[in-house]
Amino acid sequence: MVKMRKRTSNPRGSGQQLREEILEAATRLLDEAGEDESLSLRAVAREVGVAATSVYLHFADRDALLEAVMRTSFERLMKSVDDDEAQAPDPAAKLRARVLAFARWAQEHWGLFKILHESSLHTRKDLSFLRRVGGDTAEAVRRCMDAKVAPPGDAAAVATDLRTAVHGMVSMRINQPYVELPPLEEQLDRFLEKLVGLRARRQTWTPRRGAD
Amino acid sequence: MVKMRKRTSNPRGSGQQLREEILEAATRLLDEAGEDESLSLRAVAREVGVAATSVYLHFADRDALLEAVMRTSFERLMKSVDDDEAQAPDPAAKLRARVLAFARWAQEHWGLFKILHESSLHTRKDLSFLRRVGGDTAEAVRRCMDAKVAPPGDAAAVATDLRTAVHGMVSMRINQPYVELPPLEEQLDRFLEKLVGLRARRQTWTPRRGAD
DNA sequence: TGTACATCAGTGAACGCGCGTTCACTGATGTAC
DNA sequence: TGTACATCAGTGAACGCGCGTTCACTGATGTAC
Repeated sequence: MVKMRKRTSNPRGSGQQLREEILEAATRLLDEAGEDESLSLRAVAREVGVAATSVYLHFADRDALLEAVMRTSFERLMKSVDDDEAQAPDPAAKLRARVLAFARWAQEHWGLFKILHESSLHTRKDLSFLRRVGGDTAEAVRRCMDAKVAPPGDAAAVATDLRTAVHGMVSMRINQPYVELPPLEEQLDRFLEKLVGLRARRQTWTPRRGAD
Repeated sequence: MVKMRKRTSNPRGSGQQLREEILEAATRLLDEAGEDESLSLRAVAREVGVAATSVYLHFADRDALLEAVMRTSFERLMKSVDDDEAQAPDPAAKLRARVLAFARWAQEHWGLFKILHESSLHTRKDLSFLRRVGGDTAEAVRRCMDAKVAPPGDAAAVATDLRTAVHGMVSMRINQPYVELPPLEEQLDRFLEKLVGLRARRQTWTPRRGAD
């Protein structure tokens, strides 16, 4: 689908607008492709309706654009997770909200999830900003233990197991759709119960979503 | 690293030898790259030391070569898993051996694992042969339940949770090396204990490996 | 034993494609005098 | 108010590259007569 919109130059002083458009287009294309290698600068320019060379007005090269997409996408993911956690009333619900928000974001933005968490980019680029996930989860688990809604233990280790299982939960749903899996929340609650020790609740609290 | 080996034609009747060489070279390159898109027919031919066009003597096109690699790689993975299981003495050890063999194969052949289990190929090609994993794991869990070494329950559901966690375990080790994780066997035993209900054993039985 | 022919295993040149990147450029709008 | 110049936002042609695939071919070895 090649867009042929006629574009006129942005007014003076609004050069940054094109930067945003390029970033959004690149994000969209990457989310649809799910593979960083398939990002073509020319395709991005085509999508925006601009000459390929115009990308260089705002990004040093293809790699810089890729990195910008990853950084902003990760920030959005973290914001979504933090927001949902903030809405939850108690430590157990907060932990659940965190994980659920992560899983849902990943399912909605499967391509970006794959690029953030499954691409080979970490060999080429510094993706250490991704580490934030670990610490936040461990803290959420610790608070459950402090509040006695989870049995005491090594919060970091428990959080690692939970993260691992959740990563699997998301990755399998994205990458192996031919495998039959139980509903996401059902499986998540089982993991929270068995791996963290949260007691199962039939009447689980679920964060509000924008669309509902 | 371009190989410049001089090749002479295979003797009459041994045309299939080149097929094997191409398949092995493609497998090697894919295992090193971890992305199906990066497989270039010309690179394979270069690796083998043959003209690019010679690939067409044995494979209809790039896709056929890719599919052949996936099929044979999956067969090898299954064989490795089955062999380790066969060596294990009892149902609990068999289940553990299956999962461990899978995880080890994936770590050794991380590129092939990614292509088999994380590539977007399933949208383009029929990869239904991959489904075998699910049934086999469920059966191994069921045998544990029958032998009373695991609490009774829905073997298929338990197996699904285990697979999910194991997939995460492997995927995170491959894709997120910057995340600190416990030793593979330690985490696996925790999953077997908490998700399947196998009682933890300090003195766990471990299958012999060729290299040991 | 000789020879014409068929078959096998593989080659080399060429095609059109999309790509990242460089370069000199254009056309509109603001600013100094 | 007029005009020269600077700045901004963006363009179009061109480069060399590796790719998948097609095509007509070559050279060695076997086989029928």
